Formats: sequence, C-alpha cells, structure tokens
Amino acid sequence: MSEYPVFSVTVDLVMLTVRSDRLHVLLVRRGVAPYLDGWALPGGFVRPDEDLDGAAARELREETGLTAPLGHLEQLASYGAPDRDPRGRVVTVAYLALLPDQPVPVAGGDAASAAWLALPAPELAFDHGRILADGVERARAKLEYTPLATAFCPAEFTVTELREVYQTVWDAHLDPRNFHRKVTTTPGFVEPVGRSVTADRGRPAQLFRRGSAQLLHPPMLRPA
Amino acid sequence: MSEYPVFSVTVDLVMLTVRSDRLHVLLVRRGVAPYLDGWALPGGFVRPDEDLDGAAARELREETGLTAPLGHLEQLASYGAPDRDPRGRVVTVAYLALLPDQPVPVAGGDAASAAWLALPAPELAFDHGRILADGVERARAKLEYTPLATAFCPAEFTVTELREVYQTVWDAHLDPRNFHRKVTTTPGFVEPVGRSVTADRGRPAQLFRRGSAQLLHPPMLRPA
DNA sequence: GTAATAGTGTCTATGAGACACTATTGG
DNA sequence: CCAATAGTGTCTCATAGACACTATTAC
Repeated sequence: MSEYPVFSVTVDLVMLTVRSDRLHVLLVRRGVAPYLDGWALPGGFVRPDEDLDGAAARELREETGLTAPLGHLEQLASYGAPDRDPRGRVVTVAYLALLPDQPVPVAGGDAASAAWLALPAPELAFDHGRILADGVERARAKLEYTPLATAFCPAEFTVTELREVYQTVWDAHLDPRNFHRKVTTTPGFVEPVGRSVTADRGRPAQLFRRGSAQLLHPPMLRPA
Repeated sequence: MSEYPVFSVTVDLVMLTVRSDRLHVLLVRRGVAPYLDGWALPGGFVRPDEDLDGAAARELREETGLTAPLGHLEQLASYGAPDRDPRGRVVTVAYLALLPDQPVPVAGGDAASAAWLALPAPELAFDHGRILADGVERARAKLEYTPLATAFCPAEFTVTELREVYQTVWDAHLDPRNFHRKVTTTPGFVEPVGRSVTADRGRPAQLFRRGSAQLLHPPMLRPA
C-alpha cells in the first residue's frame, strides 16, 4: 500500500436550478490559491469518517442550508488526471444536484462568495468546466427517462411549471397540449393534489406533486 | 491539505462478456489478505502519473492482453465508504468493460488466478458484489439507447448474434423478425459488410459491423 | 367585457408487437 | 428431399405530433 501514491479525495457539486427560464449553477469565488478569485464548483475534502454520498450531502447542506427533503442528489463521475490540481494528486468525485429555485447561497469555508449564475457559465477553475458540462448533459438526458424534472420544482407545482423546466433544460419548445397529456397519462409521473392556484390572471391551475415512478414508461422524448 | 485524511485510490473493473448464452464476468482469486482466496473484481492502484481512464485501460490490458480496439470501456461509479477496505481509506473508481468472447484471462499481479464466471457470481470480496450489480444494471440500461450491444460481438457479426446478446443481457426473448427490422432500419446502428457466413447448416447470414451512431433513435425497448 | 392563462379533443403518422411464409444452404 | 437457419411482409395497436377551441379567473 505504501508503494503507491497518496491521494486527496474531494467532492464537488454541480448544483443546478431553473430561475427565470434560465438554467443556473451555483458557483463559488475561490478565497485561496490556486485560482484565487476564480469561479469554481462548490466542494471540499472528504472527511475521515464520511461516505462519499455523505460528504456530498454535507456540502449541499453547507451551501444551501437545505436539509434536502426536496430536490435530487446523485453521483455524477470522478475526475483524477494527474495534473488537474497543481497542489498534488487530488481525485474528485463529482455529484449532480437538481434543486428548486428557493435556496439562497450561503458563503462559507473556502468560498469568499457564492452565487447562482445563469448558463453558460464563465471559465472555471481546475477541470470544473468539463465537470459542469458533464452534469448539464446528464441532467438533459435524465429528464427523458426519469421524473427528475420534478426535482427542479417545489413540492407542489403546476403542469405549466413542469413544462417550463423541460423547455429550459432542453432549450426547446414543447406543445402545451401534448405535454399535458403526456405528463398526466404516464403512470406514476405526477399525481393531483386536488387543489388549484391562480396566477395573477387566468384560469386556476391544478396542483400536482411528484408520483411514485422512478422511470418514465414510455420516456419523454426530446424534440429532434 | 495535510489536515485531511490520506486516501488510496484504486480502479476496479466489471468486465462482462457473453458466452454460451450466459453473461460472464471476469473475476480473480485474491492472493493476499484481506479476503485471501476470495473472488474479487480485477483492479489495482492508480499509479503516480496515471489518469483514471489510463489506469483502467492498463488493468484491462493486463487482464486480457487486449489492446482494446474492440469492446467498450467506460467509467461506472466510485465507491468510498470508510469501512469498505479494512486496510485503510480506499476509494475505488469502478469501470465497466463490455467485451467479445475471445479473450482468455491472464493471471498476474495480486491475482492467484482469473476466470470468466457465469452470472450470478459467487459472493465477492469488499463491496464488489454491489459494484458488479451496478455494472450489470448499467449494461442492461445502455443496450436500450446505445449501440453498445455490438461491443459484445466480434468486429463482424450477424443479426442473430446481436440478437443473442440482447436476449442474454436482458434475459428475455426477442422476436427475430421485429429485431431484424429494428436493427437494420435504425440509422447508424449497423452497416452491412457485404459478405456472408454460413453456420453448419442453413442459409448464410449477412455480416454487419457497428455503425457510426452513438445513440439509438428511437431506442431499442426492453420487453415489459 | 377583455385579457390572460388552463385545459381538452381529433386527426395523422410513425413505430412496436404479433404473426407465417419464402430463401438458401448442408447433408 | 429434409433439416436448419436467414430473411421478409402485413396487420393492428399504442403513442407522438400537429392543431383550435372552450373554461375560468382578475380587472
């Protein structure tokens, strides 16, 4: 064991949300070298007694204050090129979080400041640009065959809100009528709450919450 | 950096192949403690100057002798529970390899012996049982929306061989006529070589090679 | 009433699933 | 000719995509 190199292991988070019809990512301004004052994904070292998933959940909590009954957190991929961190051999396990718009970033730790930035994001520190791109692509793909678009919504939401999530993430227009039919007839996608909300004007919209399905059968297909 | 724990980083490989209508995985018998003489996934430590992908490709080469123009290798996931290795804090980055039947395992390194075992596999060392299960599930899912079933086949193959791959990995029966239509009409899935091969008896079958598509549009759906 | 938003019904085209026969080889 | 395997054609059903009107609210 001692003949092999010593690594540090970090978790980095690609936290995405939909705000004002734009996809946003939570970024921090680095307060320490390297890349001092540069934008980076939030993250940090895995602690001695932590699982990887636990470290990611902790970072998510620290950045948002969310104790995470809402939203979605999953492992994305690991990155470990020998030169990816000038300080030494660091492998990072990236996680992808999909969150409703509510959370306000909380500065702390190495982060001089944190902010939700609309995509496309500025140049990022380390290989975080690549990690972010991988996360966005994963999110786009997963909206097709899972109900995870609901992770971008509050606990109760309207069909229109859900459609706006799809349109934003995919950067595409979806027919409101076909979308309504698809969402309400795919088993386990959403279930009606029974109440309605009215926007400023117009007919009140029914509220739904996420259903029990883990996978969409058949999937929601991206427009060609 | 020094205030945080020191990790070792390994890569472990879930190498799958289809042989005699059964899914097989390459396993090694451990020659050292812990889990001495137990079955485990092949793998090893990442070297000082190696990328993670490079370490996985090297392990694949060492186990099979394959210089890998054929088959498919991709990162699966990382596993880092604090107690997953009794020797210390070890994070492993698991890779998934899909390979044609040809390769014969080569014993070496920590492995007292290596063998292709039909699934379901025996109990494995560490958390390798879980990693294997995740790898098989990933393979099953990827056959739906990618042309990766071809990675289990030699460079040139018949439609029947490809169908047997699907049937084995999915443990399901597929209608030969509908399958033939689906494979030959999905753009970029396969392309005809122009030659035929004849089995012992029967009409000769056309040979195909993998096409240029990265994704199947529309996907090949698993039977309900 | 008017503007604004929610929600529904129909027609068509495409693809999946079920199914039976013809084609080409070795023996 | 027979056995074995490859390959094709048709019908039906489910679902996606295009598209226009009705319903309910605030003002």
